[in-house]
Amino acid sequence: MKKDSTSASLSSWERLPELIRERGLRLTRQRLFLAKLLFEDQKNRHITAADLVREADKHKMHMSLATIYNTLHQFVEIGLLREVVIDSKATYFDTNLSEHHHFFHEKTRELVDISQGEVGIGSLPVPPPDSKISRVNVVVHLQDKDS
Amino acid sequence: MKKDSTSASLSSWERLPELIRERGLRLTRQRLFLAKLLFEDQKNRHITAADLVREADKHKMHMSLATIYNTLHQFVEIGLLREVVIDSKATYFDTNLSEHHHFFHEKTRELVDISQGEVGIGSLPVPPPDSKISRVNVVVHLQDKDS
DNA sequence: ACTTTTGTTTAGAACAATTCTAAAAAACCA
DNA sequence: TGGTTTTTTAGAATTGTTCTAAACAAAAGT
Repeated sequence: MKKDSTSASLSSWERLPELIRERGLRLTRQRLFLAKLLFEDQKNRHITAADLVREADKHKMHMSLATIYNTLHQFVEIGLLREVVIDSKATYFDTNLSEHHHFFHEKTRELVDISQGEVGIGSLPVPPPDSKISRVNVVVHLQDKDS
Repeated sequence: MKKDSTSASLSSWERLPELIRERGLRLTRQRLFLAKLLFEDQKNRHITAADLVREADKHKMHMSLATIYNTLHQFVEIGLLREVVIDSKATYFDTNLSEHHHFFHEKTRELVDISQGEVGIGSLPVPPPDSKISRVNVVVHLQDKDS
């Protein structure tokens, strides 16, 4: 029995159309197609905008970068994706919605989930007055053992 | 008695010249000047390349962006600075060398040290085979309480 | 169905942070 | 000082992302 214990991505991908509509967005060919690419296989994906353009092209469904960015950001807003910023060269979009952190392979520039519980923020710091914590970003950078 | 308990930045800034030389770098006007700006007041600073150009200009010592970037990266390499990446819009250079994490005020885009011990990575995750952890980046994003 | 309205997509331009280039200047060394 | 090597520099190039305004498509009205 193969189960994915760390996944928390969109359990009911069939009702994505409603979800999109509920948030006041139109159900367009592009948004549906992207949603399919991102969520269909239920696996946790860490993907960049450029990756997606390539992947869409491969499926003979070209989309402009602008659309990809717009859609990704909208998906983040309606809670379908999480944005993970690594450095000035790459923003990744993560289909895993559960609270978790990441390994970043500096060599391959690959992003990998750290399984739940493997890293624990011991305790959150007290935010300064008038501020509240909006998110906590933990990225563990990895390099080859021999370097 | 005002003491800065969290600071771990270069205790002996007088011997910076040696330090630079030891690493095979020439002791240039620019490198010395930047070091002065960064370390003279012994406070923890979080500064961007653009900030530094402005600050240098203010002191009537114009330096090209290229030089600023080169120098900052060299200082990181020889262990005088730490690089803190927040998002695709900004890389900060931090004079605080002790292990610590950061608050990031999303509104003001200001970076603030989280005092030691306030946030503890409970346990570091086990890196995949053939990889080793090169650094751990923890950024706590803050927004205004009423938003 | 047809038309209107409004939201969406698009190519390409614009932008901002960073890096590159190659020529001039400064540091080092004999 | 003269010669060698490193550094600095202005500006061009690059890269990821956002903007623009025109064409297009979805929803709503008739």
